[in-house]
Amino acid sequence: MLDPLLAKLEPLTHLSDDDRRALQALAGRPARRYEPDTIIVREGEDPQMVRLLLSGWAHHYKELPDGRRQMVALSLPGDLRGFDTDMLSEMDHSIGALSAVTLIEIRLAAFEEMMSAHPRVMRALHRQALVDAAVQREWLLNLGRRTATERLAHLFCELFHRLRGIGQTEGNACDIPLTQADLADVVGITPVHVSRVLQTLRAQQLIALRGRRLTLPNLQALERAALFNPRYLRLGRIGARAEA
Amino acid sequence: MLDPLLAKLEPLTHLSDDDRRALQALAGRPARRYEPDTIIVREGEDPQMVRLLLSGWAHHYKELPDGRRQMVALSLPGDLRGFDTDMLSEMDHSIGALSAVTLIEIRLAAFEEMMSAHPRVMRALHRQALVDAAVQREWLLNLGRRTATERLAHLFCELFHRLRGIGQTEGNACDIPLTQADLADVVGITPVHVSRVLQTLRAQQLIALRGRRLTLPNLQALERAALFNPRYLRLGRIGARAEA
DNA sequence: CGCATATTTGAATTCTTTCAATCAACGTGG
DNA sequence: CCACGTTGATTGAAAGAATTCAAATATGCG
Repeated sequence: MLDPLLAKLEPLTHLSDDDRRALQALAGRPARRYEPDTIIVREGEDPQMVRLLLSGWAHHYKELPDGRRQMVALSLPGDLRGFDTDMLSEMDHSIGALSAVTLIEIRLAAFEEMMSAHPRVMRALHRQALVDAAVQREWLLNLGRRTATERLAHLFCELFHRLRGIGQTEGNACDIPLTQADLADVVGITPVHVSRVLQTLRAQQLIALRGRRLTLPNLQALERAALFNPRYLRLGRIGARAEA
Repeated sequence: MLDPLLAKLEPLTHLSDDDRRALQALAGRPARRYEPDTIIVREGEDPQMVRLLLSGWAHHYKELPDGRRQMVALSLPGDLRGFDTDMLSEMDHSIGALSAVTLIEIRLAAFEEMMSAHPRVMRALHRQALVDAAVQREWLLNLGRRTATERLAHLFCELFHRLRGIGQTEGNACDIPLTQADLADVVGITPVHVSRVLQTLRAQQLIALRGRRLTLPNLQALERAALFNPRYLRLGRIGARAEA
């Protein structure tokens, strides 16, 4: 059930069997379910919890008083959120379930105790948090300087790579539980414009998207169109210098 | 010399004299100088260092192969960067000096040692890192969903609050070493458009900006125009619940 | 099959960029 | 002390990108 998490962490650090068992113990806790389009944590609330996403997708978003909404992160299975949070923070954004979600909630204190017994796991998680931060910076570049077409292309590249990293792709295809309105909220454009852009991407044979299934017949070409460079995701084998 | 850092941390945690002394020791190290428009760390390099900005402004930016550039963060005096980095990461963005910069570089290992001897300081810094992350999310909202005018207004609000938090404002004015081209790279628009937007802001009496001096005759009104809510900066007194 | 949700389309408008030129400010050297 | 050169800021006109509003299609689910 926590395969995705293991799949993500393995390339970042070598884990011992004991480390693995610690993660198992984590995943063994009772999971919580959220239905699609349901709120998990609301802005202003006190999170108090570390959340490990077991299945489904969650979106982290901020809203303006007039209803404009912007996603600031997407959580995929295996993503761990809030472990770098601290007690007295109130959420500055909301988290919602995009699809049916199951996740495990752990009190921050308990989590930290657990981690201090497993420094290797802690390091791996920490490193993963750095990747999350890098993703945010890439999104800033995406929103600030890429065209609408590039933004969507870039998003698809990122999601495909991330999904592949947790074994959730089949060949050059994957499932993406996002409506066009959701996509619009990720890349900062209008749903109508998303529709138009998708059509040009389809016309260029860069994507096939119907229902919630995304196929990338030519990933290389898509990456070129998106000015996408996967380095920031650090999905490769453990950092070169780490082995030296 | 590290007044700004103390000013930032004090509201986040109570520091003992001993903690303060540890920070002094930090600031006592030989500082490094960078001239304006000079590169501090380049994308792809191995940072290896924690950097504490003593004076001047630095910008963190990413670039696309065709030259488009987007700032992903601004470092002000008192900002500490890279302490949540880890050894084997290579920078996914560059850092440059906007004005004359002095900063202290500390090897990550030495820094961590230092911090583990001063948990209170560590907590405060950690909390500051959370604020930095919150700022990034707010920037995502800014780029994704605010208009050009709102973006610039919002940026001015944020900078003013941050500067006030480190004692670098005089009344309703402050110094901002950013050209219009720099502003453009922060808010993801064109320099030409920055010029136009600034004029409308001036016409509305929301800002006065000449040379590098910014005056906000009516902060409230500016905040309204920017849909700005300072909560994410956590500049208030220590979190309410913390005292309970 | 039929409703509710999601996507597509068109036309007009608004916002932002582009390109090119002008203007202003500032520091330097003569 | 002023001319000059450089950088930064402004302006205008035209093109381009994205939004808005409204209506028409699709699609999926019960």
